[in-house]
Amino acid sequence: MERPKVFIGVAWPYANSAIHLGHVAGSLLPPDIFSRYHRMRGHQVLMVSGSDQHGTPVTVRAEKDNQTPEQVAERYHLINKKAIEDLGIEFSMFTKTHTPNHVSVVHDVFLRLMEKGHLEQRQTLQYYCPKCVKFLPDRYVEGKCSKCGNESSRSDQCDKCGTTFEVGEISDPVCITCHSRPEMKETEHYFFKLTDFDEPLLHYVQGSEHWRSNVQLFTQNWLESGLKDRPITRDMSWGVPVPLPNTEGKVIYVWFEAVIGYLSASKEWAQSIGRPDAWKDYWMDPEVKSYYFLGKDNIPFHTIIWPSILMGYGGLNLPYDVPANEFLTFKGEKLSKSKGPSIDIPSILDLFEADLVRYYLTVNMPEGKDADFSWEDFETKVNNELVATLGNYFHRVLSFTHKNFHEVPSLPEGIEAEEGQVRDAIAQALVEVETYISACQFKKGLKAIMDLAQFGNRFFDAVKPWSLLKTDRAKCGGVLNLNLRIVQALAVLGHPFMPFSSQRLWGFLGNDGTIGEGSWDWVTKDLNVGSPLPEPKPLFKKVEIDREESLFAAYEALDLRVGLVEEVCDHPNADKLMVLKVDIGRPIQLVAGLKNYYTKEQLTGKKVVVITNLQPAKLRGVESQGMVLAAESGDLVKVLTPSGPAEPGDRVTSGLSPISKVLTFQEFQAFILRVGTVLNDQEADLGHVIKADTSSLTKGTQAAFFLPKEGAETALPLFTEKKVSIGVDGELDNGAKVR
RNA sequence: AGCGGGGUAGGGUAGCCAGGACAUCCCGUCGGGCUCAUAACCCGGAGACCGGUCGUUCAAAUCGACCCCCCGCUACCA
Repeated sequence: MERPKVFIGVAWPYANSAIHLGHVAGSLLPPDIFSRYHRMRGHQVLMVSGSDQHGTPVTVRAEKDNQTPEQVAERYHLINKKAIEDLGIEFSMFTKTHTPNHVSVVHDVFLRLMEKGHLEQRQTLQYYCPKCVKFLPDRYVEGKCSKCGNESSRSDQCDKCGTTFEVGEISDPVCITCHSRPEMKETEHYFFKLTDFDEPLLHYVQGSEHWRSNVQLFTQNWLESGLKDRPITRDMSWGVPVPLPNTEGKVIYVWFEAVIGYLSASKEWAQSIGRPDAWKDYWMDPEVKSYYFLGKDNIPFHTIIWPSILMGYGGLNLPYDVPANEFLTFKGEKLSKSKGPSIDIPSILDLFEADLVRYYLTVNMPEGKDADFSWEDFETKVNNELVATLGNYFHRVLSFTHKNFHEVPSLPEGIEAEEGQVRDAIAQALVEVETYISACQFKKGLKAIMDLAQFGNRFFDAVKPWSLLKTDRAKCGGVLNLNLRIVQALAVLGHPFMPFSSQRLWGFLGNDGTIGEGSWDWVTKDLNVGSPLPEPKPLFKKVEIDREESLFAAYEALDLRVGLVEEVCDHPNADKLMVLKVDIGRPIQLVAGLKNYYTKEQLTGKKVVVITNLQPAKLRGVESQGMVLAAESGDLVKVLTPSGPAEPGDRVTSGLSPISKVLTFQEFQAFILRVGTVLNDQEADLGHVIKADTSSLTKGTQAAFFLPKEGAETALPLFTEKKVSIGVDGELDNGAKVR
């Protein structure tokens, strides 16, 4: 009988940054556990992925790094490929999208869909900005809504009244980048007629009741809200060119092209093993089940778009299951630099063995809901569970046997009862691990292994080999033999999860060979009775996480300065925003949402506190190079202001030594700043009383404070390098948030 | 604000779709045991009105309605 085959597709990591723990826990580790298990069962597995190298984020990164998109894409491809290998994640093929093979496969798919009428060339009018020399996406054009008169309506839909517009329908269109009037220019794009697949998709999804409920639900919602034909080409240069004449300057949209990578990688794999048609075994044999592992953000691409493409192409297997994971979050760890190692894989693997990372990420896998990562949790789980329960069990069995027998002892008569117990425990673990891994429930699978280790510890205690050693050496050997069986079972069962240590353990048992294809039966393999045991070393060592424990160290990332507001005008395109020219030692432009709280006159000439190392952002078209700190309490919003003499450009260091770093708005939002009244030299009232060094502040006044975390009992007042504290422009409730 | 996900002992989690008897497991904590082992292991205790309210039911953490809070994406958040 032929060995069953499984196809495994893994979401393609994007080639604009190094992969981090989230990718591993979400989409890389689960398929590796799954595929190792299947291979051990003797099944044939084709597991592919690669770097997604095209698309705007890569070009953005390239501009930033002053490199070509190709260089950036290649650099991160290599970094990520290495990180994946170092983690022990075994692909049949890990390739990339910027290859001739991929381009030709995409072209083949494109042309076939064209031929079958699923692609349509449509002339579309699009806004084109002669000044910026480019076509403008809808969101880059604004104008006047002809229905409600809204002066700053988006060009595709008015936010005020909801009217939707076709290109050209809006009055007085403006390019939000340069404010010149865009032209309407004709351009040709190809549309994928998703609507052709409405019916078949519905059947497909309804027939997929084995999907995880989040995947089912999400997909169903998508379908119910109606499919729209989507353009699959865009005016851009970095990407897969359109395989038709007169299409210079157009490439195929990444969302359409990247998923085709599963097919092109499979073909590349077939080439690489010298059987160019081998991919067909996995794609055309309807008996083969295809699994796609990915994060929840990727669901529609794999349950709607990719199946549609495959249906349109015809003759290829659709995804059988899409066990999407939720996200691994890093709450409280956004400031990870100061509290622990960073979270990208290359730097983590410099510090910790891959199996420790694999263990923790499996135990903490975001299968049903988002899971939170923290170094503290990593430390306790690894030390108390992996090292203490599992590692220590291995070591007490192996070292005791090695010390007293030097070889695998035999099983004498008279301990049938114990043998039965052990056999049952192993059998139970085996069934559970098989069931759970097959169902992609990896946390539970690992739990079953830990349960067996716990049984082992209990069993070891119960049979007391250390006391048998003195009274009945043969029986002592016998119970050790039984314990070694448990250890051996754990080595095999644990292999999909922790392949490296599992293999070492195999050697400590006096076994030859490598655990891998077809070795699942070794769970209950006979021991090599009489074979010498090497001296065992502890399999896992405890970890210690370096924490620099300055409570406020995180705030070193903030570059705050005193700024003098020199000029204020209304934002041309928004009714809550104002544009400020501020002197912070140098002139900068800020956009602030203060219009409902301050008049231009009130702000002009005021000294404020500005975050200067925020990533600049365009707010409704006007660039903001920072942000004015303001406190809000209910309907009141007041800016922060120095309560003593301060010059524009003075740093607000609060006694810390700032590091230079550009912060995203999101990172900034993680900081907790509050307003409170100074009570005495060491206490202030921030809604609740906290301790702080307030000796240089005036009693009874309000000042701004950093909090290390929500509800903390210690806080740090903000003050400039000249020790001038930062207060509020007016009065607010204590505890008012600063933003 | 819209869409999606979630709120279970001090922390983290399972159970929820297919409603039932003392609500799972890990860490921490308290008490005990063991001494082979990486101060590891084993046993026992304490600790949860399963976010809130109302409803369906003989029976609800589990089903329904409304509300509150958290997180992600989207947005005139700066």
